[in-house]
Amino acid sequence: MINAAVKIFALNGYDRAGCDAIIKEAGISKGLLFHYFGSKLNLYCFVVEYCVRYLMVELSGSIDDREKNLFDRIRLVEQAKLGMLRNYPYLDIFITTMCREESAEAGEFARQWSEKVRELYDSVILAKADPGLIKEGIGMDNAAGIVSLCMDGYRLRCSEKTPRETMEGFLPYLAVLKKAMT
Amino acid sequence: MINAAVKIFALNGYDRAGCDAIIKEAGISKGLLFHYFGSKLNLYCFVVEYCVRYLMVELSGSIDDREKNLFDRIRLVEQAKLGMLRNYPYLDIFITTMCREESAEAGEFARQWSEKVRELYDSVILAKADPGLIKEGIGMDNAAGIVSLCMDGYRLRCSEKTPRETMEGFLPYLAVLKKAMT
Amino acid sequence: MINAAVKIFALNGYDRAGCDAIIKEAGISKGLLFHYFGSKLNLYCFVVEYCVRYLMVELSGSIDDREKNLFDRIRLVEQAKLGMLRNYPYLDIFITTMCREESAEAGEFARQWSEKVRELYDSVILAKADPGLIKEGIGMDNAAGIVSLCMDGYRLRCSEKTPRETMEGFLPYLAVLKKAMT
Amino acid sequence: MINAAVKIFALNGYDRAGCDAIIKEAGISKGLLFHYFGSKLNLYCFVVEYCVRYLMVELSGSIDDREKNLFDRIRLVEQAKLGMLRNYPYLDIFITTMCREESAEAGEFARQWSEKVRELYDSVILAKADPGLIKEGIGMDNAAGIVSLCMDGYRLRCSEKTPRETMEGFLPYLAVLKKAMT
DNA sequence: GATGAATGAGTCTTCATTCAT
DNA sequence: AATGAATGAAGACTCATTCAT
Repeated sequence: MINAAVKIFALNGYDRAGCDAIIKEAGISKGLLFHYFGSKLNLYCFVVEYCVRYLMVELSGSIDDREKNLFDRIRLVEQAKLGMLRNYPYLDIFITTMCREESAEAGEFARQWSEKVRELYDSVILAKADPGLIKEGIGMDNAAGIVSLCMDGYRLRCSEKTPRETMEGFLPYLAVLKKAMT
Repeated sequence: MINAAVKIFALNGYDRAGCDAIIKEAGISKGLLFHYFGSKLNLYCFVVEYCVRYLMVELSGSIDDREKNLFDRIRLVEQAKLGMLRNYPYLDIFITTMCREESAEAGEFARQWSEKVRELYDSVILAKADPGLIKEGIGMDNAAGIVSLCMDGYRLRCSEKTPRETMEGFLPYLAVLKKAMT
Repeated sequence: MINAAVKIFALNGYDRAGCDAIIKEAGISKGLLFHYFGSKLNLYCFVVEYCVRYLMVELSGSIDDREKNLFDRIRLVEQAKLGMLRNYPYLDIFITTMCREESAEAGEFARQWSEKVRELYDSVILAKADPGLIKEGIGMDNAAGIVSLCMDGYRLRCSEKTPRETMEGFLPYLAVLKKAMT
Repeated sequence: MINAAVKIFALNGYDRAGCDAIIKEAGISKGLLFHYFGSKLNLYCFVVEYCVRYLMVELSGSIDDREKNLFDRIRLVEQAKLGMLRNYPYLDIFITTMCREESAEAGEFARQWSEKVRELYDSVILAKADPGLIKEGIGMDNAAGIVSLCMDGYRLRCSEKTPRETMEGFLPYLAVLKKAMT
């Protein structure tokens, strides 16, 4: 049921995702969905929270603290996320879609949790990276910010690719950024 | 009428934009909209073409060819786009929204014209920039690609800001990228 | 303008015939149509009257009174109607369509003039036919009624044929009826 | 719900029949109609199939095979159809209307099933009638064809009469045809 | 006379949500 | 807990008709 919602929301966004599609994917009845969640928005909020918390659990502690270079830490995080695909094939796509959510109804809620995702990345990536490795005059915040912007921008162009393809397509850019800023 | 459509489509995307909102914004009747454009999709396609062509006319020739630095050319283009805001306050937002359009109905058309927008930027920015100014081992294509990704990513976070604010917020990042890659 | 209306009404019936189709066929503007006729219904009524009167003029006096056999007089009338096709290719179809008109708006008017068409046929066919040629126990009214029913029924199945084809397809039935009743 | 659709379609034909009229007649909500049938066309197709199959069941086996005279078999069939009126008052009218259906959307489907209705009549009436009872030089096909045409033509003039009135009004013509051809 | 821009009530259709069973 | 029939507001679109020019 949750997996079905994750998949449908991930592929369509809140507005375009139909409750009918979700129950069909889950193989349950319409009544049951609303029995548990009350409304489409409630379901969405639950799924958002569920996925973000799962991402937190997965990423926290799974990145080797000995890697101090910002760009390499980013790479490790991306690789760690690939590991989640086995259990939740649409979780990463869902989170990406959620961070772009512009629906009038669900947008505000999505934005709050997108912020938590960002904070998560900050704590996992930036907090353990060594600013001294970044070139003078740039600053780690700027460096990290630029990588983050690039990744968001890159994902926009990859809505039809798999997470793995997306990640592998981005690595060259990451390498260039590393070269330019380290 | 066109301005109204540009605004509503810019703020909502194709699917979420209601014909009712457009006619209310334009102060016309429902019948008139369909008298001229036949369908919502037709209207959208017309507006897409109209806006992209306008952008082409405005940008072509307005950028000083003597500026050879990639990053400064990008800044000039962004500043030139601010000039369009007086006549068409939502044109730039519309084009950004269009380039992300994922609607089943209008997505394909939007993608074709997004490609033209990209080609326009290439011809205005890259073609006149001097690759020799870019640091060794990076390459102008990579540099331009990264700036483009950053801008796309940055705009995602600025859906509620004005174009001017968005542009001014991005300038620091552009300066950092310039420092890192020039 | 009238020809255009005759054609469009003939091929579609009142409800399905669009004013747009008529003005397009006539090559005139929408305003002009309503300037002259005030409403679609008015136009239809005018055309009905015009066509029925034309049919009256064409048929009255054109049928050789010396032919006394009911079935042969019917044949002569059908052949005479083919003559109108040169000037008004859709007049006969229009009259057929009109006699079946079931529109809520125009049906009542159409029925009144359909009655006149029926009276016209009676006066042209029955009044000059010799009842003595009809077999005993049948009666000319019944014979004529049956032929008329057959023709109406036959036309129903010929909505896609030309008037000439329709007429020629019906002749065998007419011959059988003649043999059975004469 | 089906009865309501049969009635509205029967009295108006596909194009003129409004979904609103059907739901009002059935006393249900608009949503329910589309929950079950998806579209107006789907509903129409379902009703067509339903009615034609019902007619098949009712007529097959209900006509006494010992009656060999073509015209009397036709009479028996018409009387058998009157029996359906108690359960489905508009079924016969619906089938008649369907056989004349000219709508662009539904016409093709209606035509296919009209053909089945025709085949049904052939199998129930013609197949069991004795050609030897028809006068020489006429042939049973012609005789049956003429009766069929007459009935179609007669129904055209009876759009406002009840099926019973229509049937009773036609019996005199049937008697005349029998006298002329037997 | 002639135009065509403008209207708005009406049509089919979708979809989140409710509720009796 | 589970179902799916039922709802109605909202969406895109049509079309006869009007009116300023």
